[in-house]
Amino acid sequence: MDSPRSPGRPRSSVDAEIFAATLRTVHELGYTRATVDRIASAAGVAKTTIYRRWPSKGELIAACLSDAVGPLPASTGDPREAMATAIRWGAAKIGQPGIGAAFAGVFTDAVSDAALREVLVTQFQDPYRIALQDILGLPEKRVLFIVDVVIGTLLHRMGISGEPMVDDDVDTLIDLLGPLVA
Amino acid sequence: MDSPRSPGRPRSSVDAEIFAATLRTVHELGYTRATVDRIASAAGVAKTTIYRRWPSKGELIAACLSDAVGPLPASTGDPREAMATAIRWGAAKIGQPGIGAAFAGVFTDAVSDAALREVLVTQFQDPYRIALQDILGLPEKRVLFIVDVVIGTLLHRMGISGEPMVDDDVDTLIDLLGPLVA
DNA sequence: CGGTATCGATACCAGCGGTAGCGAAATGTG
DNA sequence: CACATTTCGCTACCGCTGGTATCGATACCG
Repeated sequence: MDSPRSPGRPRSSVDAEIFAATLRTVHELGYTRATVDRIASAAGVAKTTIYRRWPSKGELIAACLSDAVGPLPASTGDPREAMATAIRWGAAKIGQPGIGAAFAGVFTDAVSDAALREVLVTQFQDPYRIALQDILGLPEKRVLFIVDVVIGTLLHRMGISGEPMVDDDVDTLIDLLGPLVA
Repeated sequence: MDSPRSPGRPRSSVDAEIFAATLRTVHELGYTRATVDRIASAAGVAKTTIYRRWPSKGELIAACLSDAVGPLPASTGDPREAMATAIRWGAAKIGQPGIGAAFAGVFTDAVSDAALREVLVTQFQDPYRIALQDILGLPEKRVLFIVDVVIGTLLHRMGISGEPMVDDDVDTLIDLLGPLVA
């Protein structure tokens, strides 16, 4: 199942360093100024190595985010509490250095790039939506709406103010969405 | 008050054509591929003419959006109905061709550009927030939160699906935010 | 050993946002 | 009319960016 065939020199295991350098660079310089050249040199790696592993800057950032955010943690059976936990978890993730900016950047790249948009949907939208559907027991459209509200609100606040949402506003958001799972 | 002094050749009144060409180009090609060169040639104008009127691509798009969206229309005195009207108005505006994509693009440019971010805040955030505060009679922080939820949700849906929100979801959003003005 | 694939390095390309400099065309003023 | 002033379109240019091509060197497998 794992590596049935591998002729030739194996890939050096520097994915973690590349991901770390990506987040660090985006955090320091913002999405646009975090060029692939800079990310590569921050990771101690040649630019060609990055392009051998990911086909574009957008997909590199998406993979980096996927690695950094990880799957939705398991939660209690109570739907309302589960949604509150999920929202708090998402707000904390987006607030981590570099993640919010990277997300906003790759998101807006995706508006003009159908291929990247599909990567985003299959790599983020679908897994979290399915996990939430499982936990909350709601139809797909309703869960998609909740995702739009939560992620959209968090990203908008992050982009405008440069700071993640305060706990107080996250609580307000949770209270607001409560009726949708009742 | 108007043009007290004007030596030299006056500016040709092509702002409207430039704005129209900008929206059209963004709608057809997306924010990134809507280059200033293309916008200029679509408007029948030299690129230098555009840069003589706006200092950057981001500020051109912001001015174009400001012109296209316009001020929040007056509304009834009932806060709840006023908010519903405002949300529906915003959803309709963001759904118009080019506007949603332009907004998402300039928004994410602003994440990496403090100057553009300030233009965005003073040109959009402040006026609509103040108008809403006036109508809804709520404190600034609460109105800012509402703006984050509404604009964030609309832009996220627009960016992911490429289509504006359906009326059904807009109604759900309105119902959701109802408690905040009660 | 040979075959294969990755490595860093370098050079390169097209396209982008933005600027400089040109002569020509409009204006108001004397 | 001449003149100063400003904008016009045009062309050329700059630095940077995402992305590609090519190279010899290196690491693995059989």
